[in-house]
Amino acid sequence: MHSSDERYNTMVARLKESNHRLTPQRLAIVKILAESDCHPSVESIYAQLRKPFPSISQATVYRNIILLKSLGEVYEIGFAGESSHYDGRKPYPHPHVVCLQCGKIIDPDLESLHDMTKEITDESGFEIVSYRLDFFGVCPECHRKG
Amino acid sequence: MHSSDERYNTMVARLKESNHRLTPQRLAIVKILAESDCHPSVESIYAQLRKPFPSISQATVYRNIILLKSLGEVYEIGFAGESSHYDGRKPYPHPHVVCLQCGKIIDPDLESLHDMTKEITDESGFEIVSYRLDFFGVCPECHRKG
DNA sequence: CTTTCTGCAAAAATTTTGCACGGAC
DNA sequence: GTCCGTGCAAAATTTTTGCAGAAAG
Repeated sequence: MHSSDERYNTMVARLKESNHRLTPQRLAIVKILAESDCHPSVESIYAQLRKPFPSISQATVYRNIILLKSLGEVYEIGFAGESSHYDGRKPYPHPHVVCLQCGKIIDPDLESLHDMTKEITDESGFEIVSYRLDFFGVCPECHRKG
Repeated sequence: MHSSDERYNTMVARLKESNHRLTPQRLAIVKILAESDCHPSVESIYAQLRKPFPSISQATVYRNIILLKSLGEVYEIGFAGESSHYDGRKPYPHPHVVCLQCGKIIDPDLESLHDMTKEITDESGFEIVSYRLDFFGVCPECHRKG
């Protein structure tokens, strides 16, 4: 079973157990969020759904994103100057590496993250509960091309 | 001389050398950005300016933020679900530690950041040009109270 | 004086809300 | 059959733009 299937099933189960109905539109939104590794925006989810659901409205997408976010099943990522993106595959804080040319986003493993959190706690005295870490650059493929 | 004065002077100099006029409204916006250590939003800058400039418009604030950003003198920080905040004191990427209760933001020194960038480069093959790193938690003062 | 900047208001763009109908259960 | 969810349209936000007059240089 692919991890996207697992995520889809988990999200559907969470909707069921919280007594939310499994409408075709809702399931389609869940599917996109479970499968997409590019952290789609509301706009892009809406665009993808217009073919299978010609009469779907953006409001439905917004409402379902808000619902899934409140269930802890999607994670919102706001970038400066553009609408938020949403991660349905890893709905919790994690680092990203974003290619500025092709928009590709990868999720790296970072050994040093734990040490860094400790360093912050020691230096600032804060009790850290969450974080946001994104690197921006040029991926090997784009770098080769130009 | 305080660092906020230095920042103010630097920004004013940059405006001059790029042949932009030093209007009272513009200088007031620069002053707020140079002095504020809480990374204000357009909304909050506008609110602060309504007393000294009762007829100022939000458009003026937006336009000046865009201008200063294009000159590299302010740094935009977008948070999920709210308008962008702007940092005029360190107009380049740097880590933040944000208190979720009182909203305080501090700028920590992070030894391990350089190592982490190297780890990312090694693992992903990306050429990293920028980053975003924020920690969220509870500051010592709020922790004591609550 | 010239040209840029501002304030106002309208326009875009984005997100939320109210309501009646349709469909999940 | 009961409600929840959807679509539509209007409303509320947020940000941008056009234009005429004010003011910096």
